[in-house]
Amino acid sequence: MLAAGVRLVAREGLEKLTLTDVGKSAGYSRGLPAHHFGSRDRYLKALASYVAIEFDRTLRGVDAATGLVAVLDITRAVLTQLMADPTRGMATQIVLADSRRQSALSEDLARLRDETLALLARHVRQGIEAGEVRPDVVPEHAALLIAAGICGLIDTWLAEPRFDIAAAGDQLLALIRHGLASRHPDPEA
Amino acid sequence: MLAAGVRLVAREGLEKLTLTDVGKSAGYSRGLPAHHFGSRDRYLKALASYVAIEFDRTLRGVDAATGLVAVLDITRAVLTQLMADPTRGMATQIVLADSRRQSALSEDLARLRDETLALLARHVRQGIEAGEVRPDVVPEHAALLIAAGICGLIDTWLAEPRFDIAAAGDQLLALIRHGLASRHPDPEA
Amino acid sequence: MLAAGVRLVAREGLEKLTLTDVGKSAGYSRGLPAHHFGSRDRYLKALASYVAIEFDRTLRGVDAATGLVAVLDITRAVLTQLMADPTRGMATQIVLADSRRQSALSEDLARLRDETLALLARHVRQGIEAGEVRPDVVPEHAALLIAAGICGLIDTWLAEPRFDIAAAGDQLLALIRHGLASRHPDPEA
Amino acid sequence: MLAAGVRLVAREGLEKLTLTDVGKSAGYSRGLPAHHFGSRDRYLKALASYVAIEFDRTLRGVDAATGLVAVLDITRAVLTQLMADPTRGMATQIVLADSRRQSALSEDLARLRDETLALLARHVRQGIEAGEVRPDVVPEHAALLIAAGICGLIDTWLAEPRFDIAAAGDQLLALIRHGLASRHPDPEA
DNA sequence: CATGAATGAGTATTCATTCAT
DNA sequence: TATGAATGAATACTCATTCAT
Repeated sequence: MLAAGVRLVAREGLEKLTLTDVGKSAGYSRGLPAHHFGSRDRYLKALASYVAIEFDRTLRGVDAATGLVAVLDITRAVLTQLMADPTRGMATQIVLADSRRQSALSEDLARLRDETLALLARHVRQGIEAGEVRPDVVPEHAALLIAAGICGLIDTWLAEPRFDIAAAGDQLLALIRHGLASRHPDPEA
Repeated sequence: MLAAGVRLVAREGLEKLTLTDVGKSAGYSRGLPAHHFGSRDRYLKALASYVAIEFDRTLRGVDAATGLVAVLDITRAVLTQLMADPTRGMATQIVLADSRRQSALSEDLARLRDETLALLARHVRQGIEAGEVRPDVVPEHAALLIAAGICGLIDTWLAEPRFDIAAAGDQLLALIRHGLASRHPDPEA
Repeated sequence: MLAAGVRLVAREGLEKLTLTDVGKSAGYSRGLPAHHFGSRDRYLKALASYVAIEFDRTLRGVDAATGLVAVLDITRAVLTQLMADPTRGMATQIVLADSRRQSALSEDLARLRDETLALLARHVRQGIEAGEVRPDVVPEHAALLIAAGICGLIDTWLAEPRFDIAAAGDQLLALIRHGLASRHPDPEA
Repeated sequence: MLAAGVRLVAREGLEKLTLTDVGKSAGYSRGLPAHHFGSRDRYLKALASYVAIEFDRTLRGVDAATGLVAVLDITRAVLTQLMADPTRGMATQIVLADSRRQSALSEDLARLRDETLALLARHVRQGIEAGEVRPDVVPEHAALLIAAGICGLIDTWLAEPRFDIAAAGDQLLALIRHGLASRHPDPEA
């Protein structure tokens, strides 16, 4: 029922998520989500945990590198994951975008988002220290803009499945690389 | 009552917008919006027109330049406008972000968004032709990512008014400039 | 505005009559009926008076005869009037049918209906005394059934304007004549 | 809740029927009818089916005879049923009277009414062919007037429960018999 | 006189929630 | 565990009514 919830949130938004729909969409009866989780709020908490775990899985295994390479790896991992497992991609989108305004999905997700941004910012800072990244870049702002780019791509893809997210993802990676890199050492070229 | 609607949509999202809130927030009675506009749907149509006009005002007067300079000018104009007139900034955010999934705000806004992206893409293409912009940039994707960056900044600022959107805007401009520019001729340096 | 009210009540029923519709249908603004009559209730009172007067005009000029002849004359007059002046016919229908359950159109109409039934019953009674009408006829019941027949014809005609109410009216007259007459003296044959 | 609906429609008319009243009147909560039937419209559909079935039961078991005897039997059955089971009597009234203008109660009832009138007309026609009924009677009009008479009695009885509907029913039967019968063979004398 | 803006009451509808099976 | 019946709160909508122009 949690995967069904992710699907419905990604498609219709959090506000339109009804327990009835969750039950039906998961192949059960109207009232099961309420019965099983006790209340809508507790269902949303469970959904948030589920989403957080899915999102976390996406970030695991990327952590090897540091600096600009890590930033690009993380971005690539998120986008690759999205194409391989749409549900997990939707989870990413929920963490990065929906968690901003809607506290309904609990503060856990907001915290997760903040941690992710902090992770990206840390790598950017390391890139600056290593001389890969322009020294006038503000790591926190760069992280925010990277996340925003990812969200924009996912949003577009969710609204229009024929959107070529692979090509657009390459553009995002190039934009980050050229946008952040200091002139002389190009980290991936 | 339309300005009140923009405020509420920007703060709580479109789904949570109730006619009751609109009436109260505009200083009127609970039922006036329904009475005046006939139905929620027609109110949303009116709101879309209002938002579209506000957004359009923001873009007017920027059109002088072309190429990468125009892209940067538009971005700067949107962000400047946001700080000067928050309501118009919220309108921008509604056009660029909310219009994606929620058809409730009519297709007018979706079209306006598409037109805006097309305008940005056109300027990027001119930048490529002028040699200012890397030739491997895909104009449509670049436009999308620029819009996503703007949305991300506005979203963050709406959620956290103390966010230094001026500084972050400068970072966005720098990211666009370095990210798109071909190596040798730097258009604004 | 009263004639418009009669039209609307005849077409849609009393419950669906809104002051807005009355105003528009009479070629004025939404709020004029309320402004002019003060309240819906007072408008309905006025409408009832208007209807009563229209109905009364229909019965005037028939009163010459007595007995079965008078019963047939009244019935004929009502039906003839209906075809000549639909609005007045609708008024008749309102008096004879709508006034039963809906006290909203005031007790005036109920009284008018009762008086009309009493008039018919009186003529039936005179017919009995004159030997024209079967002695086992109950005058009040006969009056009721005659009114019911008239209502049925008007109702059908309002729902289906192509209905041949003239022919059906002749059938009603024949049914009354044969149904009430004592065997030997046939009053109109 | 359907029986409650019949009761309320018979008492107050279809327009005044609110789902709130239905719920309360059936001993349930305000919102149950809407919840159970989905919408007012679907409730009315269900009510129409229920009414149609009840009405149909009334007509079943009368069909043995033909001609004038059948016409009188049907009329008597309807009136007897009314006294024995008021709810079913109300259903009859809804079919014969309310179905005329208000399409809300679906076309099913209008069709049922038409079929009933056609049944009566058929028996009248057989009566003409058998020589029991005056040859100048128009069967369809006769059927309409009989139905109108029945409606008139029920309406009066609903508005005034002390009304002696048994005696009035006898008068209706006598009126039909004398009104339709050809002179010489009196079918029930 | 006539119009339109504004209010508030009543109704249908949706949906979370509780409860019995 | 799972289902469906039932309740009650929140919201959109209709409409009579009041008031200012």
